Amino acid sequence: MASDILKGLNRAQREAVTSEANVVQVLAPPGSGKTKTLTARVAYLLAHRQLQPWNIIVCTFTVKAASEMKERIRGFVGDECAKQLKLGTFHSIALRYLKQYGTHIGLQKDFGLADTADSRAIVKRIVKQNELSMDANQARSKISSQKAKGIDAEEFARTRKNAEQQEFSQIYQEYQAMLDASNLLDYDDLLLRCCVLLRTKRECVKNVQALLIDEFQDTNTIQYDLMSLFAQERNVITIVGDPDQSIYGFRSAEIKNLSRMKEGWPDTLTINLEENYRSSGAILHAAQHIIEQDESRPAKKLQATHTFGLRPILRKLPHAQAEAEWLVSEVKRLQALTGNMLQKSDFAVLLRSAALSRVIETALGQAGVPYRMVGGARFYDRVEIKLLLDYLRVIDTPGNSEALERIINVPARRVGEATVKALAEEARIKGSTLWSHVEAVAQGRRRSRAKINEPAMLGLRKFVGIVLGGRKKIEAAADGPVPVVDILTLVIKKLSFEKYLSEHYKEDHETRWSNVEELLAQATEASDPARLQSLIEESTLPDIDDLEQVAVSAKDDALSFFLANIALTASSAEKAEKDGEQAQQLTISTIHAAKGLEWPVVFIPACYDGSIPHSRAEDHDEERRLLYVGMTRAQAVLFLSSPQRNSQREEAVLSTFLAQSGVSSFFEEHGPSIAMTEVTGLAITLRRERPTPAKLAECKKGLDTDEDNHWPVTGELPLAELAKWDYGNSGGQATRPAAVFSSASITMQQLSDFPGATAAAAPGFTSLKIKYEEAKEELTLAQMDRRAQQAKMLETEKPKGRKRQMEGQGTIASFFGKPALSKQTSSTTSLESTAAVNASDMPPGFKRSRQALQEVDNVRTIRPEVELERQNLLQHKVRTAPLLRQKSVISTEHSVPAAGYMFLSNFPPRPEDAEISSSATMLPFEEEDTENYGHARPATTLHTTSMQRVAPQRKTLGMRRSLHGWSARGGKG
DNA sequence: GTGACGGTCTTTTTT
DNA sequence: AGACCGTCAC
Repeated sequence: MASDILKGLNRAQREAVTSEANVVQVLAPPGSGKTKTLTARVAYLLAHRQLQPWNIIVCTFTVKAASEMKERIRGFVGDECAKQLKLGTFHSIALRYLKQYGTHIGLQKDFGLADTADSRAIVKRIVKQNELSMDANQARSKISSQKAKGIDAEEFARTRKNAEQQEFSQIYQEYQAMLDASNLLDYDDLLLRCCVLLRTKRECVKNVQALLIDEFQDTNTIQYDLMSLFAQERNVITIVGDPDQSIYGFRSAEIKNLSRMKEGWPDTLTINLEENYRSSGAILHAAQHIIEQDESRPAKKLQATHTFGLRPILRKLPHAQAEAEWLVSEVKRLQALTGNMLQKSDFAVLLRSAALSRVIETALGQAGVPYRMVGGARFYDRVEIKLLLDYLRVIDTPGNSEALERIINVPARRVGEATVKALAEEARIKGSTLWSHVEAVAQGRRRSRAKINEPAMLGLRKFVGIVLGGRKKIEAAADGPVPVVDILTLVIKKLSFEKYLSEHYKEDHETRWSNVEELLAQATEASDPARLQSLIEESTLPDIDDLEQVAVSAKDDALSFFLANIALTASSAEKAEKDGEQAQQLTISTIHAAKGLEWPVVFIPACYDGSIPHSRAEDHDEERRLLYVGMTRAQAVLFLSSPQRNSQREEAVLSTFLAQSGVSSFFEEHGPSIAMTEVTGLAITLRRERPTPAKLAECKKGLDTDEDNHWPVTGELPLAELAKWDYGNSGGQATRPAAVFSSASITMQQLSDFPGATAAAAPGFTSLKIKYEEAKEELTLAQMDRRAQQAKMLETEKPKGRKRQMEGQGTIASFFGKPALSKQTSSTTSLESTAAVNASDMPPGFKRSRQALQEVDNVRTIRPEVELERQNLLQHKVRTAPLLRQKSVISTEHSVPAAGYMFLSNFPPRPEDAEISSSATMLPFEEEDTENYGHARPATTLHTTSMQRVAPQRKTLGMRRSLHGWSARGGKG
């Protein structure tokens, strides 16, 4: 058993899992096996400390993380045991305690949850009613952040006294009063009240033997308090986290909690995981470079275990639509050129904000690429679903006036704004809830002082009838569980919902109706007595002696259970995944929602100032971390891109994080050329079967172009579109540029090579041709200017090589955005071309690595991945050289020149290749780690530090063995 | 006065 | 996709 738990763990991970310390902090950078470690620790505690699963609490931040964790633990300890763990998001665990023990702090047992829409509506109304100047949304988020600090309305009122705060204090208090009156808790209340509960009744957690927390860097103050309280009996705590991935500052996350924890528990053991098992070296390097721009950040080690791989791409495109189209074309190109080794589900588009998805969704839709959207517009937020859920919520919690107001006139039943306002006001004066007032008025038991006209009254009665019909179903359920489906079906029927949808949403009513059907399916599932029972058992907390506990019953709580689950749960996408529909879909997600996940290919579009860092963001360091998190989701290929104009057609400037000097040396300007070498490399990194040449050739057929060469790398428009965009509006009367274009004349052959040229030859050719040539002239002149300047600069500092070669191919090639290196060149590159690099132009480290390179080349048989790396290095050497000058790559123990690292450090020789290590640049292996790797592990830890450190005195060139590279190779020989 | 509807502008991130 | 505003019909 123990061996099972520890299998496949490296030394640091193993230490974290088996540590006898009570309080353990595991600092785990991206891809370092964080979840693996945490789940193994749970299994280890169960097996070796004989803890009972129901006495262990595991907290995650997202539902997705919770279900993944559960799945993994199940693998260790089996289904039965995993089920008994108290595992879930902070909010869902807090909810369990409040449901069962909430009466001890004066909560009603049937409280409902106020979602974001509810609380926003409440605050808005308070602001309006009192004619306050404060922005409602601001007030809401301020309430949230106060609650996250554990400050409730009363406490705030006691301590703050200036005018502005007074006003906010009033809002806060009224808001809380409103929630109380409606018998609702908001998200923050779940945590806040749970803290109150555990402070007053600490017996509730008397049984807790161990607490584990995922993504600890995202805890806020109240969650920290909750942690202390959960663990108060035994103080056995394991947390995993990474300060570099703290991206929830807006939700009041406190990175300081890490150090605060060390103060609170001085015996805290800290373990650093330092090896990245996810991303290629090139991606990791680039990501590291970005995160290290944050100077306040303590330097940290992070080692690649993969080969260097393909350099990430930083692509300029003219505008947001072009960016989306380019993205789609790169997806298609990569798929085709890898012989479908990459599937749609291997691609993810990660966005700073969900709203950016629109353009991309359109482009994907037009190209017929199926996709799913995670985060952003969630299933339960769709209007049609929200509407139905609001009906259920009102039936469940009649005090929920916000939900009631949203649905009272939807579908329209002539109960207008004015009527509702009058009714709400009357209810407020009477001190009753909106629902009881409306009910009384509709039933004629009470007369509204405002005149309600006949149609409005009829509508009101109809509405009340529906809600009462639902409630009747609950009462009629006698002993059995409440049939949630029946209630939902009733509502749908009474509303003639299908008809309503088809009338109201002519375009897409079918999709909407299928969403409704999906909801029905979920309700059916939730109504299944056996399933319900097991769910309830799972969420029930263990009995504590002498402590009164409200039993959760299938009868009373089926509906609230269903709704609470939905409020605290995931989107439909997750659902689909759970159902095993691992569909061939590309993923679109916000970066936030992508945390903890990984994909072979990742796109991060819209990398411009205002998007990332976001214009509203106060903390740019957090925005930088966000980019870092996004980048480190990628395993093999990473595309960053930025349009020159944003979706509002305003000028967009490249993100400051990417515009810093030195950054560009980590990126290519366009998508990679993909030949056999690259396919092999990808196959190794992803540990997949390499497609056969026949398959490759076949897949390639459907492709228009096998290079990323439609859009110029400069971010300018392709010529054909230039005519459209720049001249389209002026009625074709373009003025001829003053300068005369003379250098390279374009042959007809070249013209017809150019996409769009055939279209130009159609009717209307003459005028189009003129425009085309004018455009071409202008563009070329501009480009020649720029390139001349660049060339001048390059001449002085850059050795001749790949980049220069490309530019040397002449204006036309670069003009059309042709790739820097044709496949032919790349696959035949040899050391001869290295000779073209002027050695005196190179920094010393680079020279040495070249020497090492030659030595490797002399080895009789070269392993395929070494050959691959060699070619990579040759391709990238020119880019690497300036990098060396700008930034030293320093190791704590040993120093390694970057180029050498990129190449050699990833592929240390096997013992049988001993002749290589006779080179002066090689370092003997340490033996200690042989057991983990099956072979020697290098002594070097590569570690980039900030720029003030000067080029190192190189002691030794450390070697690094690629775990994944080897094992992948082992499989195929 | 009401209610319905269509066009325009603005969009952070999440439990 | 939602909020907001102006316009039109009853």
